[in-house]
Amino acid sequence: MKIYNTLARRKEEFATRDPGTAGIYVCGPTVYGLIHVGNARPYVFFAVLARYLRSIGYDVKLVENITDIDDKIIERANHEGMAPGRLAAAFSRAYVDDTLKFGLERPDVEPKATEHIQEIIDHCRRLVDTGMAYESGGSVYFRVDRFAGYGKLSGQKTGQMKHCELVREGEAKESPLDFAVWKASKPGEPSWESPWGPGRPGWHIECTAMSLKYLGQSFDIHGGGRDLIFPHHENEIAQAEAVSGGGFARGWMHVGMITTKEEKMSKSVGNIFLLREFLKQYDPRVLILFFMGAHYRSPLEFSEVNLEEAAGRLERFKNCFWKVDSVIGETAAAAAPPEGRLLEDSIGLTAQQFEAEMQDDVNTAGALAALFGLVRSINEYAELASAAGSADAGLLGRASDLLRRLLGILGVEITEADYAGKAAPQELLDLVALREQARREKDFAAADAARDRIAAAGYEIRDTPTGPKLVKK
RNA sequence: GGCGACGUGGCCGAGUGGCUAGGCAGAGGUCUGCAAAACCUCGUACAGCGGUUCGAUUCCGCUCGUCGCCUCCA
Repeated sequence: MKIYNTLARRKEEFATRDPGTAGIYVCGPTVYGLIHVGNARPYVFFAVLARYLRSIGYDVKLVENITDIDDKIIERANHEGMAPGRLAAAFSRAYVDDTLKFGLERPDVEPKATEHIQEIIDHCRRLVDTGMAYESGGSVYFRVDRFAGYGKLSGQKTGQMKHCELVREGEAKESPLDFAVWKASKPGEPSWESPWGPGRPGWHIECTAMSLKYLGQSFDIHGGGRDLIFPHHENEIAQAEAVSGGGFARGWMHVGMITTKEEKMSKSVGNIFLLREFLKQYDPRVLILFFMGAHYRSPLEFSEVNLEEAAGRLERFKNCFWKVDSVIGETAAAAAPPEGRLLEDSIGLTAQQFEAEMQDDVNTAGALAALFGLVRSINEYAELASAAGSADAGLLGRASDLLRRLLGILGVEITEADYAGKAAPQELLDLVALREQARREKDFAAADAARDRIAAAGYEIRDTPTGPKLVKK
């Protein structure tokens, strides 16, 4: 399998540290607010990657942190007049709620920064002990110029950075580029005792400490949004490798930005769409299919038409499953089913193409195309079966099972509840009967009125050779 | 100023040194009382200018344009 490694700036053959197992660390949220749809893209993507790797036999450990202590949390808490700890706890819960409602499973480990203060302090101490960091005014700063590899991820050269505003009030740093790994806390701020006095974790050191704790040195993939490359991930590399002498994450994967009006969706721009707001208006799978339609590294425009298109994809899949059930239900086993060679071939080709696309830097857009190929083949066969009055249920079952399984890897689950009208309330079934009666009497106005009432109740009528069927919309 | 990415048919969006992406929308047809769903047919697009090549959308250079990052953004 090939995966694009930001560090190497090219696709590389994916080889894990320990054969058969993959350790993945994804930068999770800093819980100072509700997450928006842009934040959700990496979580969705890495869940897909984890599922795919599992499907080909890897034992995957996916770690996604929750950063529950940070300047912005304190800032927001002060603004709201509540304790930072309470605010962080509330937004942590909101994050978990939102992502669960969205259909994301929990990662294997979901560590919180405040529960790893000891590991963080130990890490800072090692940095100080080796001279890679120094204490100043109760804070601990990383000496950027002592770390030769600084800039290797982002390609930034320290001499050419804009660093006019890098020194904040109250900071006493040896160099403007140095960054805090431990911050002295002001009175009233959350703090933990440390060798340098009361303070709290600094520059995303929790990611460094926790990834090493749960995945060990030289773990396989560290990921997150593109915007984290610099300085976040660059600094993580510095913090980690300054202690170990090398070997932090082997591969770095970065997910492209979600944009609106071609501008990055971000809180500071103010063009965000909260995940929970999205879920009030759309099926979660619409967002997943929207994400899956583009390569994970590409920017993706969040717009009404693009979402409608994603919704159309979901419909096409649902209709296909409906068709399979419907055709199996309506045909008799007695007659000879149509030749199934093409569908048989399509099953093999789809599985093959899906694999090839996923193996090529997780090309979900290509994988989706493969699935639509299978949809077409299934529909074609269903047409023939319907005309012949007989279907090879085993063949259709195998085809739809494959479709279901591969969609599942992408994070889209479609069940009978999505389309089946069998469980429709009796009054709707009565309306269907009423419409049939009206149609027989050529009273089409009455028939259409019945159909409209059924539509208003969230069902659609589809007339088939064996009579009308209700489909849940 | 520095680093990086990108410009594909009406729209979205893969991909490739010569061979079908796919979806949505649209046109025509089949089916239907009309629809819906589905099927069939239909679009020769790769920002511009040079170069390499038998041949470039694909490789190289330049130009134009867009976007991200450059200290606390996913």
